Amino acid sequence: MEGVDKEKVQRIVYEMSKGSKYFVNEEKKEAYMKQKVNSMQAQLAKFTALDISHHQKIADKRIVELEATRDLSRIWLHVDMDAFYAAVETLCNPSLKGKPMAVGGMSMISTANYEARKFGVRAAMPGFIAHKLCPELIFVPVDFKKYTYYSDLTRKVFQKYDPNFLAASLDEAYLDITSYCNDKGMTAGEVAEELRESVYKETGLTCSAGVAPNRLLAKKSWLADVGKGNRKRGESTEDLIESPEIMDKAVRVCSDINKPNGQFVLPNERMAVMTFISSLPIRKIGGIGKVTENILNGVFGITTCEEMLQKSSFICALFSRTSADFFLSVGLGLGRTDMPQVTQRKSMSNERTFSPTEDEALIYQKLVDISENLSSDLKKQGFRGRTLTLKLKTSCFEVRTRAVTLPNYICSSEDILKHATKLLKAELPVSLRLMGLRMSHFSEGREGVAIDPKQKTLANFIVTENASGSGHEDQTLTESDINDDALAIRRETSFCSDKHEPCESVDFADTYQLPDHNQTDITYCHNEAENGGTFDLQIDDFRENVDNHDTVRGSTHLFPTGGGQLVDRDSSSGLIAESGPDKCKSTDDEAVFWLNDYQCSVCGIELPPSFVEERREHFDFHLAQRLQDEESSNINRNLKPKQR
DNA sequence: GCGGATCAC
DNA sequence: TATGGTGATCCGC
Repeated sequence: MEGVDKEKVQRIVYEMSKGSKYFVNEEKKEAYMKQKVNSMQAQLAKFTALDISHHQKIADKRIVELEATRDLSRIWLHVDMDAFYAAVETLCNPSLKGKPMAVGGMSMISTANYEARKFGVRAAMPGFIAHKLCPELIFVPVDFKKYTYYSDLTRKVFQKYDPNFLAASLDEAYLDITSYCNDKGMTAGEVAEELRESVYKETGLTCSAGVAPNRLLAKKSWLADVGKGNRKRGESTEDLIESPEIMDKAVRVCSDINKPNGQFVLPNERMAVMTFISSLPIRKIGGIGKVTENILNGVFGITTCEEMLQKSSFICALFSRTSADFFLSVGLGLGRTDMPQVTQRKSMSNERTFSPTEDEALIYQKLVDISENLSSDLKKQGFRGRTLTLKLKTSCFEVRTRAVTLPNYICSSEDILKHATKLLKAELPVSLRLMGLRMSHFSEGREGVAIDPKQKTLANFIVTENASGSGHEDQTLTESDINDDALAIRRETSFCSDKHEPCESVDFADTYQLPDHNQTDITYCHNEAENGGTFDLQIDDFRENVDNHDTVRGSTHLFPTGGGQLVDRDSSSGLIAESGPDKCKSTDDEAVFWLNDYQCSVCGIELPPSFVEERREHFDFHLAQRLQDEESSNINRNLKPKQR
């Protein structure tokens, strides 16, 4: 931000932190990171010119394949409310207007208004440091009820532009405005203007919007700042200042940048995308955090997305296939353009920080509280799980987790406490500052969720004569039917096509889609060991960006399509159309389901008869998918936009 | 399946 | 005095 004395801020933060246990731990983490960089540098130094040219060929091929998946047909809009919590608080208490204010407390603040940011106050900064930076800073406690209320108001607006919009958090959303633009004959920029105006009218809050051909770019398209240094943890993305350099380039190809309360439109043209991405710092990309940035910069000297392509041979040489694909796609400005599947929650947790203690009675009491809290949350949502994870943070900020997977599903506080106590006892004596419990590995059904007897289950679906589901038309849906969790179907199954053992996890919900009757989508995982050891980075949301796998079967060559899906060229579309999802209507049909006893008639995936479990799961998957499709089409027919 | 690490908000 | 809570994912083992 303009007017921030960065050096002074840095000095104060350092003075306040120096010597603290937190700071010592941070230094430890940094040392670990440097070690990682050194180790990779050493690995890189071993490569011969021949190795590099080999990997360059692989990289070039991969870039061509990724480029072929580029889809410029959709218009995505990303909305982000400006300093949301702080703005809501000011709306509710206008006397705060114009004064530096932060939402949070002395130990941690959630967000700060723009007046406070001028002093260097940031989200995720401890309050006492913020107070030092800005003695007149007003602290307002967090109040999620308020933020949820205003968030709902904004979402009502978003709904008008894309009924299926994607809420990323209370203050962020993705909208596919392709249809809206076409129907209204408006440009994306005009739609963004109208939407922001409408949000302001409904809430009194301002927001910023980015428009681009994919979600990755839509989110980043108003974050363009070049050469402004790295974003620190907690520094809001809203703080970023646009540099004249990118402004010039971007404005030439796009429209204006203005933040806060601004918008930025990246046209659906490859040139515009490439120009935009060319000088975009890698840290701005979702999924590239502090560590990844340090590695890419420290090992390869990469600072901008464009350099990902320039260093593609090194990237392919040192990283796993998954990581390399992600980095290359970032360099190409590729991102997801489809609407992701609704996902079921996978875990639920409760954790609390307290003043450090080694008093075992006290620690045990905290565990009792946390068990009760977690149990209560689980019961509210009707979840039962069988993996319980205890999280501890020692007084020195070292984090440990200890997990147990039980033979049965539990949710009562007594059961949770019983197992959590066992996990904790093994760690005593210990001095702690945080404890938490996480439940995962949920059972399929949910307790406490009313089951509509008319709603089809897998079992009654199988015995239903007409699999297309006539008689669903009159079905009225209850609240529980439209619950996201109830609708979600997500399976994690591993296949390895050349070995009879699981390798990489393939998430069907994201990588797998039912064919649209004229193409077959196939995903395989590929166990590649290019040059002995590869380094793997953990790329969150990787599938947001790339959705591509290779086959290892010589007979079935796969070609990427524009939608990021893979198409089996050899598949007969007629065959698929003939033996589509309708095949999955009874267990008898499971035999017919496998063409030549090894190929799935719906999607074409190949699974030999020996893969009994996998085949069963695969069959179930299509069945479930089919059910889900039916349910959602019913919902779309019967629900008002609000319910949806 | 477990534990450590990374990331986003 | 004092550096969060929740959820997800990935990797090596």
